[in-house]
Amino acid sequence: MLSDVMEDYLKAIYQLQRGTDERIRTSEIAAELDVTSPTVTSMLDKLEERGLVDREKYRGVTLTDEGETVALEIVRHHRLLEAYLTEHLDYDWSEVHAEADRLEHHISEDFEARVADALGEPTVDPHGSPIPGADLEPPERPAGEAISEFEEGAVVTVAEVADRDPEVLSYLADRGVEPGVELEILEVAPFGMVTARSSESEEPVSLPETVAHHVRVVTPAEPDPQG
Amino acid sequence: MLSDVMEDYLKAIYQLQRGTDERIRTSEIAAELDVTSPTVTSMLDKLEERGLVDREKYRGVTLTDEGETVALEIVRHHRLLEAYLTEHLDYDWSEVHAEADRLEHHISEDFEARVADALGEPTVDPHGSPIPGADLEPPERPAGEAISEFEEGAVVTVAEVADRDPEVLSYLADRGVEPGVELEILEVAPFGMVTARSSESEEPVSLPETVAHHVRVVTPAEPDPQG
DNA sequence: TCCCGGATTTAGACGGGTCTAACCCTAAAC
DNA sequence: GTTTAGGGTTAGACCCGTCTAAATCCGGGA
Repeated sequence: MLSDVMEDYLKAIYQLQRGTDERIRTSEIAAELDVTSPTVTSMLDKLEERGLVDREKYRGVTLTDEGETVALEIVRHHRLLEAYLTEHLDYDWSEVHAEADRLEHHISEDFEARVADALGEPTVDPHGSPIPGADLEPPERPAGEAISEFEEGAVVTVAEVADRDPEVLSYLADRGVEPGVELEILEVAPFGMVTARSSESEEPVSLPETVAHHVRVVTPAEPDPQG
Repeated sequence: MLSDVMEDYLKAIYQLQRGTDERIRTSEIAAELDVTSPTVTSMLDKLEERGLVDREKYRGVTLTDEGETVALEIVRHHRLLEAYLTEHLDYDWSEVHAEADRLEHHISEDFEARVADALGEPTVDPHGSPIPGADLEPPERPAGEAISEFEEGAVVTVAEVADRDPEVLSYLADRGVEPGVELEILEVAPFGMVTARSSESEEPVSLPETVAHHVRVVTPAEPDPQG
């Protein structure tokens, strides 16, 4: 039986690995989970012993297939909960992350199934992130690319807003930056800040690099992968 | 901040205290939580230090007002969750206890409020047990009395079925023993077993003493305290 | 009143998860 | 090829919640 904490580490590694093939370094995990490096090292020892991570000392870790399956289970719980909370308990998308984090380790298989059923087996959560299926196969690479990859004048559709900070999310929602919305890119500053106007809002919105990095968009030509 | 485990102890003491003014003894708590007596002793030390229990060494504990408030918060969570799961996620009343136990420590105040709201601020859970209010004032004494207090021939209405064992609950539900149902008591055996017939079922049902103890009923004259 | 059995507490250990301090490895700069 | 800055690991400590074994207390029976 895995502890909640172990599950958190696996989930963190999974999230950090998202979209890359790089090994994840101790310090990245430490920053993600807000613990010290030695703490991470000792946890990685345990995860390695259980065959959940592949490790090269001093060089970071990757998840084994088994470790990835565990991570996907937790991510599935998390995103189903986010979807349920917005859909049935009137939560705002900016608020669901913290609540889902609290609950994701403590729901039964049965609960998971009932929630998925009540929602009609959704494939994306309120932020546009893919919900792993009940089979726990790794989902496709995330849709689209970061908005910072585009140039001034481009017209794109928001596919995913992967930020977790409620303040950032409220700010974005207020200005019409949500999955499914069309954006016109007005300016890309040299230091990475993107300014755009949403079809839902008069007021343009500026996304500092750290935020822009979490906003993934598709071009009209590109078929909506969740469609 | 209290740990989940501390909350479990406070809840256990609260449940054991239910309806009595007796001090709760170490061994009772140990049995309730399935741990050893020394474990309980050391936890009681901590709870006493924090002012959550009144203790007399070798003589057991009672909750302080503060301890009782914490316990009521957990009980409120538990029973709201039970009600929500049956009402909105299609759980059977025999299944909800375990799931609520898993979740009761991990929901936010906000979640609690939203669930209560979605249910219309219910005052009893699916077992007929009172749900403490948001003010966390101690609820009234439980409704009615144990069915074992009655004699052959009495006609009574089930107010509460406080058992937690899913098998017992399924058995009872199959034979029509649920809150709100009328029962005619057919026989009370000397060793405490009660046999009764439900208005919902042809087949009589026999309740061994341990089960009968958890079935509380009111007489038709007695006004339904939940009405 | 004394003793005894059963319950309670004390003593001491352990695994989990965390920390700080100290040591060590890696890779980049020279 | 050396040096060195900075991240990674080891060492050792702590608290939590748990256990077993041993000591202690309480209350009822003689």
